[in-house]
Amino acid sequence: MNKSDLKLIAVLERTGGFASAQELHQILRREGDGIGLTTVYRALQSLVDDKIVDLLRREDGEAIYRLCGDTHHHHLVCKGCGNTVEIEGGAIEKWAKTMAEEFGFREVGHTAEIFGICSKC
Amino acid sequence: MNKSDLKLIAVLERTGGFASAQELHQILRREGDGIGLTTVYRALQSLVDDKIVDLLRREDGEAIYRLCGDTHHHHLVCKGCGNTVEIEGGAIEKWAKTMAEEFGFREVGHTAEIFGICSKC
DNA sequence: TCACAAAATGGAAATGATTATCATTTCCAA
DNA sequence: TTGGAAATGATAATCATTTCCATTTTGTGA
Repeated sequence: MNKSDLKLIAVLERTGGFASAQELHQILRREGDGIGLTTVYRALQSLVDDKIVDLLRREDGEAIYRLCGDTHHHHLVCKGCGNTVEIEGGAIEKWAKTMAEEFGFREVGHTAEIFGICSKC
Repeated sequence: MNKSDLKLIAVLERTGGFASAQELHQILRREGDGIGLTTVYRALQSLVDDKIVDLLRREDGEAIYRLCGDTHHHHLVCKGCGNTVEIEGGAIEKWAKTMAEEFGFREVGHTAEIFGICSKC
């Protein structure tokens, strides 16, 4: 956890939602921070490894990042406005575990996201 | 629906699972078809528009395509050898539907994949 | 069969995100 | 203060995807 990591966390806290590496870099630059794009990518990578931020993908494949809470959760993402709701995923955990056992897999992780159009859009 | 579209559908039928545009192009080339990469991308795009194939994303953001078949299923992927098992996802369908309803989302789709190490690796 | 316009094609260049390289700077403990 | 490890950032490289544009194929009416 170094200075850059903390800067990124601060911006993510401030902005609240998801942001791409490029956007985060621009925000910091705009605020007068001379941080380099490389460092932004590196910091985000290490934050993802440490499970401090979530990484998911926009529809065009661009990576977007967001602070994650302490609990493991999934996302319900609006394709219209990008608004996101964190949801409970107990059923998924159980499903992933069951399936993995059935086929003899170990060190299992999973991804699960729901996409749709929210009531406002 | 033109000749290229049909070629792509044929390959996707044959291979069964997911494949990226680059992979599909290579497969066709290997089989002696001189199809261009541009045409592969174009055909896939139009098949997605016509809802004949699904587009989703690998973990690194690369687009992968599959025929939207009769049954919707999920994958258990080995991080070691890439071997993939198609699995039943009834629990997930229910979960996605329930969550979407709860938060007033419509036109809902979802992704769910399990990653792990298979017994051989 | 022929001519011709529209559609399809594919190579090459452009684009845009992400990663690798590497020289320089900052940090920190001894 | 100093030596070395970690952090930094500019630049170049990589890789999927798109755009451009010239050429080829196809379908259709004469």
